[in-house]
Amino acid sequence: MSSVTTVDARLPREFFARPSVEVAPDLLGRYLSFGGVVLRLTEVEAYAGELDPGSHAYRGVTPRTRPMFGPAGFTYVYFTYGHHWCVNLVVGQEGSASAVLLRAGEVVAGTELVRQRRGLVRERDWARGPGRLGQALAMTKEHTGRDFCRPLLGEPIDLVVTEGEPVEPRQLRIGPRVGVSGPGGDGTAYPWRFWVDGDPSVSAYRPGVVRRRRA
DNA sequence: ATACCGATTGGCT
DNA sequence: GCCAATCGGTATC
Repeated sequence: MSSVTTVDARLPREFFARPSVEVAPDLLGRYLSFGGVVLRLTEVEAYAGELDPGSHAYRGVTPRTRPMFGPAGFTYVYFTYGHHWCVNLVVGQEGSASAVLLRAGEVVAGTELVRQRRGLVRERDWARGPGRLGQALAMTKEHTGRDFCRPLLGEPIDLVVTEGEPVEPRQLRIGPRVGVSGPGGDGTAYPWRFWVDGDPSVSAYRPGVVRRRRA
């Protein structure tokens, strides 16, 4: 269990303007705050743009994926399986279409809100998995393309990422991405899932389906 | 206009 | 471990 530090500075846009495989592990242990809920990030995955067969950006820009092609510091929230909203942080240089999928976190504040949203499930399952994390934060399509690095001026800012307590190298674990299909879909070609070793909020691994690219 | 499919989850065997 | 749910996005005709 972690405690929220007294002064926890926001991470600047330059932090996110690096390749996704570099930013992703550096996000573990950081705090994501949104709408009164604070998560300590424990599991993330890197997606590397148009050359990454597992990425939504693989087939180029579409109305849905447009935020991925923009500059770092904006959200990319997508709907999947008719049920779930999954949250990404767009990173890298503008046009690189790279992003980090937030797969799991520990709820460190806003527990009443999350309890309402997640019902009777065990506390460790509140944000254990990308769909559950989206539900814990109550983020949907209206929250895609949101700037989480803009200056603190005027309108209230309710989405920020702060320094938190980055994990020690020995706590960092690396492995294949979960549920990624397409060429190289077994994940072995892209070991871009990063998590905090032994953290109970980390989701269970499920292999992706190897599938040939459609013509 | 229509068909296919998913960066998942929860329930059941 | 297996599988249905459920619907917007995308590709295809």
